[in-house]
Order: sequence, then structure tokens, then C-alpha cells
Amino acid sequence: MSELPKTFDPAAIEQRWYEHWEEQGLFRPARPEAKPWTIVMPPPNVTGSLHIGHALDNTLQDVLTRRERMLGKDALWVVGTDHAGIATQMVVERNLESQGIKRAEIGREAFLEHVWEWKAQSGGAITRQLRRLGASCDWAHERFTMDEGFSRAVIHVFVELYKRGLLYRDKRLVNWDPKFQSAISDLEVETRDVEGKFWTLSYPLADGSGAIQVATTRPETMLADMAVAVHPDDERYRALIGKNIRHPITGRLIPVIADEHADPELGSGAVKITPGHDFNDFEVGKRAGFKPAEMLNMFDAQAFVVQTEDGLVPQDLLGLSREEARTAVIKRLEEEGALVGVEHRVIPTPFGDRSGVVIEPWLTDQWYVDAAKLALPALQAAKRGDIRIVPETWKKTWFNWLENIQPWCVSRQLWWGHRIPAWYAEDGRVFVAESEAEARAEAGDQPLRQDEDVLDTWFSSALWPFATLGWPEETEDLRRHYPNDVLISGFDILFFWDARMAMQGIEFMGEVPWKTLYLHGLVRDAQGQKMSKSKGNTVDPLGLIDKYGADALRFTLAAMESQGRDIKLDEKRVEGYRNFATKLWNAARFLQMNGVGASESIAAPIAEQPVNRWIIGEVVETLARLDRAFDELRYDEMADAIYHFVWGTFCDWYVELIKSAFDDETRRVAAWAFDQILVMLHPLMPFITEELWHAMGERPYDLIVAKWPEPEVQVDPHAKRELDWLVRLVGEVRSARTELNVPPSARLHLFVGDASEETALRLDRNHAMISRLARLESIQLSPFPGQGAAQVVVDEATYSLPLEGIIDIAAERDRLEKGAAAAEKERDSLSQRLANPNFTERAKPEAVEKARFDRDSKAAEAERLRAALERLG
RNA sequence: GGGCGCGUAGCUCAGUGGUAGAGCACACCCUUCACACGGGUGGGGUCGCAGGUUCAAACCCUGCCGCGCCCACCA
Repeated sequence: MSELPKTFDPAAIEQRWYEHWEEQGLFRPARPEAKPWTIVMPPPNVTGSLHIGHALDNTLQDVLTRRERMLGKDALWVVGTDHAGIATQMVVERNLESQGIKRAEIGREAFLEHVWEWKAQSGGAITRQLRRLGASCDWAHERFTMDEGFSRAVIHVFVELYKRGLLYRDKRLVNWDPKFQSAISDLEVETRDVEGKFWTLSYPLADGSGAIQVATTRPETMLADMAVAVHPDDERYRALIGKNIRHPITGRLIPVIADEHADPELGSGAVKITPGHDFNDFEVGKRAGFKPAEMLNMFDAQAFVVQTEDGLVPQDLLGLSREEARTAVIKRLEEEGALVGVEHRVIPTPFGDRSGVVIEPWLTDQWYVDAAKLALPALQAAKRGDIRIVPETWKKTWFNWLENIQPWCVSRQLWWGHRIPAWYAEDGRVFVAESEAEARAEAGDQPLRQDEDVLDTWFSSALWPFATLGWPEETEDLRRHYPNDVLISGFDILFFWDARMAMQGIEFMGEVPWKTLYLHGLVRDAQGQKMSKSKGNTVDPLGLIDKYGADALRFTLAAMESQGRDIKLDEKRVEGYRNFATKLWNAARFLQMNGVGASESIAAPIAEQPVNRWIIGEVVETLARLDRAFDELRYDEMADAIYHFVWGTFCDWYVELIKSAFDDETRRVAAWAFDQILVMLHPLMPFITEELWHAMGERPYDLIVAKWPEPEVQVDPHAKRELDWLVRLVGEVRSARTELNVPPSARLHLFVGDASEETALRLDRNHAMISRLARLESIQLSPFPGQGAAQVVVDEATYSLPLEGIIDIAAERDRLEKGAAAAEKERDSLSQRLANPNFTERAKPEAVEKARFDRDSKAAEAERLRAALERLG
């Protein structure tokens, strides 16, 4: 046992304990016989740094993991990092550019070397930061989405999906990011409203018989127009269907076609069709018989105007950006008198979520996963309950998304990532294989060229729950730890990651990846604003850890985590829980000073004294609350249960009470109860609890691997009632003292009237404690004979506190009057209810019974208070 | 246009059918021998609005108002 310093300094203990746990292998002690329990950490970006969202996510995971470990299970928390294709490539590219190095100039291999170098340099940051938070993951088996084994799994999945017909190459419109010059998936597109214009243009009929008006928000794409569509039922245009239009700028002859896409209600009812640059028009174009390969394209990869296949784009427009082209096109139309009208309008516009530039629908060859086929089992799994989704409200979102899922574009025109295992022969044939050798074996003797593209980062991270366990090898870990027990993630990656994991997990493992999916909200600032670097309102979790300790931050995040709601983080809360840690620290100091050490037994000690029997019962009840909160994944409830027990029950009452009676029994019970606190609090506050665990005495093992309590003892109802009475009595006396302005230092005599035998016994048993807490000089079992006393009523008895002339009679009368009136009001309202036959006949008998009991006790209390008023004179 | 959620004490949030809760903030008192990062006592809410169901509604139902998020191709 070591003596504790006066104040708790988290910085002094956190690193020491973390290193100890890790060095001793305590995050995953060998437990081959134990029941496995598994969770995988959403892999953070390898070159990223810990933000408050990570802190929340990983706190929630660590809390569960630590408890499961204490429950004796083989608790495995898989940890690793993600190569984060676009994000990482972007950072490295920017770094190189600041040194004047261009990616395109140095080439693929040299660039990748730079990325690996950057990974080596900055890749450890986030894992070091996770350690500071106290994350007890299995570092010994840390993974990376581009490590050798994982990459093998990724390639294997690609090839398998291809063989199963679930993955294919296709030419169609994709969301093209002109900044990254890569395709991105639907999910990476963010639609934002932008102030724009809505132009109405006049397209002349080729035969000179008139013109059709069309409207557009993107006039520049008219350079690739291939038709004008009208609704087949639209009488106004029926005669024009099949006629040609001479395009006002290119002179291209384009047909007027009939298609239901044209909405007669909108604009003129006629719409220009640009299949190569608009998703709707692409479909219309296909219906009109255009093959994707024939669709006109007028942009290069950076969205600058290029010549169309038919060579009809005027020379002066070539090389312009989208914005310049728009201006130029409008100017020309104006000059030709083809511009009919302009109105201002809010245009929903697609942006790349990372690049922030406007996304261009662009015609390219890409690899697609048949997501609809993979989604079906994931959908059913949640419907059947094989995946329990918490909070349940997300179920509907899950269904809705999976039911309407579109093909998933998985190829990216990047260099950093898993290169697509497809090889092209000169004759155009494609060979998908796990290695070039295999492809060559299939292709025979001819030159092969590997696909230049890499896979979407999420394609690989979707395999996280099983590829980290050794798949496709049939390892022991895989057998024991798949499916995982829980997945904890922010709802912002529900589609990106969670749903894809479910899809891939079921496809390749035949089972859901996890039994429970817990979704938490976003961490916002104290004003409820989304945190962002540009707004400058981010909260640095490491700064908070420096200032208040990791335990305080963890406790705050858990306490504020309530059923997936967003968290408004206020530093005051962190401060408050730091204070809580200090409170616990000082309770430990107090116990130490009074000869309380480590408990000799795990089982609750035998106790005679009510105060000790009571606190044992309170531990048992707190444990039950805590276990329930864990079952329901209610982190706020976990925090609330332990916080109120430690501060409100243990420190405020038990410790205060036992100050007057430190005997051996009390020492044993206090030691046991405090040990239970350390165990129960450990998942939330691992550092301080481990420190105190050892500070309290010699231990055969560390707290991190201590046994989670099992409720072996019963609550003693007698002790509970007795202490409840004691707390109320002390409270009443304190309240009277304060309200009558009795100096805190004054010690009063207490006279007790109408005490039952039980009350007399209780007063006798707890004499010292009551006197101490209520600051009494004496307690006498007889009514106060004189006048001028403050009086309080607790149950059947009336207690008088003579104040020898210092009492303010008027104040005391007010106080008693207020109490009596309150009791009478409640009595009357209950009487009224009981007088209603509808209530007594239809309400549940227990409710009626309770109402009667409450009415009677309120009536009695009112009577006693009235009597006290009488006595006051 | 669809879907989800929120509106309870000054602030942040629990509470989901039986007499309104917590933390912080606020007021007053206290250098009581673990702790002022503390102790004691107290003030403060017609539970967004309006209907309905029920013996009984903050809680269930309907509508409305306000706020937020997600999904969706209105040219």
C-alpha cells in the first residue's frame, strides 16, 4: 500500500499504466478456453490524427471491451488503420507540390514510394493517440488495409465476385471528380443548393418551319446535345416528333424524340438531351437507341471542353473550363437571338465530398459491384433480427437504403490503393485473376497490360471483420471471432462502411459480420454546431486529456452518449467529471488514513451493522443497474448509475456515516465496497481505478483483468429502510437548521416525541452518526417540554430542536405551515382520486393500494405538522 | 417529394401512463480533522401548441408550429 498524494494528477499515472498493461499483454491475455468476444475498431486513416469523433467511438468500444474482459471472456478488440485512398493520396500530392514535385512527372512507382514514406513517418500518430485515450485493443495483431495478408484478401474478393457475376466492367456515366480526375461513388457526392440560373433557349427546326424552346440549367453541355425530347402525349409537339433540329451552335442535326422523361408541365415541355453529360439524358439516350460508345463527350478529365466525335464544336470554345464555356455559349446564343429568357433559380448541384468541386457526369469504363444482389441478404438479416440495430430507429434507414441500392462503382483513377487485378490483352479481352501469372496462364502467349486503377477504399474496409482474422485462411481466430459481437460506428458511415461490411460478410462468410450494430451520433460543439477545421470550433481530445485526464474525457463522452443522439460537448462537463475523479481519489485517501486497504475477499463480508449491511445492498443494486445498462448499451445510464453511487451514496453518506464508527467490520465492508467501485468504474475510468486498486493494497493481479462482480448477496430491506429513515431525519434537521439560520457550528439538543419502539431502537443504534451529521449535542427520547423549538416530522415521530430564544417563531411557523400545506394538498388530491369510483374500480389494484397508503401517510404527516404548529403557540 | 429525429428548470439532457428528475449555472451559509476540483441548504418547469383516447397523459393517437439530419434525376 502506498500513500496517495494530496491531489489527483492524471498525467502522472496514465502513461505508466498504459505501458504496463500493454507490456504485460493484458489487453488480450491468452484465454483459449474462454468464451470469445469480439469487436473491430473502425480503422482510422493511417495518416490521420485523433479527433473528438474517434475519441467517442473508441471510448464506447473500450468500455465494452474492458467489461467483457473482466467478465472473463477472450475479449478481442481488433485494431488497425486504413490506407484511405483519396485522402492520403491528396495529402501526399499536396506535400510534394509544395516541394515543386508533380505526381505526373515522377510517375506511379516513385509516387507510391513517397506515400509509403509518408505512412512510415506519420502512420504512428493515431495509434499513439488511441493509447492515450486508454484504448485496450489487441496491438499485437495490428492490421493495415494494405498489408500483405489483407491485400491478398481484397484481391481474392475482387476475383471471386467477378467469377460469381457480382462484379463487372461497364461503360456508363459516373460521378466524375475533375479535381481528383477519378470516378467516385454515389455516396461520395454531396448535393448542395446553389444559386444559379435557368435559361430558356430556342432550337430551330432544320426545315425552317419554326423552333422549339428548351430550358436548361447547364447551357454549356448543349455542345454535346443529341436530341430534343417531348412527351409522347404532348399535343403541342406531336407533329414535330421525328423532325430534325439544327443545333444553334454546332449546327448538328438532332432529332425530336418522344420520351416520357419530358414533363409537359415543366418549362416548355421540351427538353434537350445530352446523354454524355446528364444521368437522366443518358437513360433517355439509351431508350432512343444510342449506344454508350456513340454518346457525344465534350469534356476532358478536368472538365475542359474538348472536340466532340463529330467535330462540330466551334474552335474558340475548345479548351474552356465549364464556367468559361457557359459564359461563351450564352453569349453566342444571345448574339444569335436564340436566348429566350433567363431566370434565377436555386439549383441542386453535386459536389465531391472531399474535393469540394462540382461533379461532372462523365462517360467512362469502370468496375461495378452488383450491390442489389449483395444487399438482399443484408436486408433480410436485419429483418430477421440476426443483426440487432441499436438504436432501432436506424433499422428503417438500413432497409430503405439497401432496398434502393444502385450499382457500386469501385474503381478509382488513383495510384494509392489496391490495384485492380484485371489484365487486358491487345485483342480487348479481360482476364481477372489473383496474380499476373494466373492471368497470363489464362491469356496464353500475348502481351498483357494491368488495369491502371485502384479500388475504392471502402471496398477493402468492407472486409475488416473477417480479413483481419486471417481470412481467406481458415484460422483459429477466424473460427472463434467471426461473427463479431458488436460493431460500434458513427451513423455517418452507415452506408459507406457498415452496410458494405454486412454485404461482403454475408457473401463470403455466410454469416452476418456482427450480432449487434450500435450507431452513435456526431460530436458537436457546445452550441450544437458541427465541428470543422474551417469554422475553428473543433475540440482537440488530446488537449482535453492533457487538461483533465483521459478518464474524465471518457466519462464525459459516455455520460453524454444517449441512444445515438448527437453530442453537444461542453468543456464544463469534462471539468465536472475530472472533479468526480478527484472526489474518488480523496475518498480513497480517507479510507487509507483510516486503515482501510484492499478487500480480503471478492465476496461481500458478513456484516451486522445496518450501515454496512445497507452499503452492501447499495453496491448490489448499483451493479444490477450497471449490468442492465450494459445489456441495453445505455452509456448514459452506466455513467449515471456509477456516478450517483460513488458521489451521492458512498461519499456523501456512507463515508460520512462511518466516520463515527470505524471498527473492523466497517473496515472490511468499506474495503469491499470500494473495491467494487473500482471494478465497476474501471471500464469507464481505467486509469484512476487501476492506480487506486494498487494504492489500496497488495493485489494478486491488475484491475484490468479483475473479475467483474456477480451479485451474490441480497439487499437487506431492513437496513435499507433504516438508512433511508436516517437520511431523511438528518435531512430534515439540516433543512430546519439552515432555514432558521442556526449557525452551523451550534450543537443542538434533540427531543423526540411519539417515537415508536423501532424508532427508539434506531436512534439508539445510530446515535453517534445522527449526532455527527445533524450536529447534535444530545438526543432524548421525550417530547420537548418547553416552547420555542424548531420541529420536524419524520414518519410517526416529531422531533424538537430547542433554540432558547434564538428561534424566529414567525419563520418557524412559516416553515411548518408550508410543510403542512404541502402534505394537505397531496392528501386532498389523493383523496379526490380515491373518491372517484372510476379510479378505484378500473385502475390497477396496486395503484389504488398505493394511493390509499400515500393518502394515509400524508394525512398523518399533515396532522403532526399541525400539532407542531399548535405547540409553537 | 420521401424518411428519421428533436422541442421537459437559465444551459445540456434523462424520464415513455399513475403526485415532474440529473449535471452545470444561480442564491445563501460553511477554512466540520478525504476532498473548496469541497460540504450543507434552497429558488426555479402550465413538460412547443391544439384536439383526442384513458379513471389517469410529459409519456399513447391526430393535426399544427418551430428546429435539425438523411435520401431523391425535376431539365
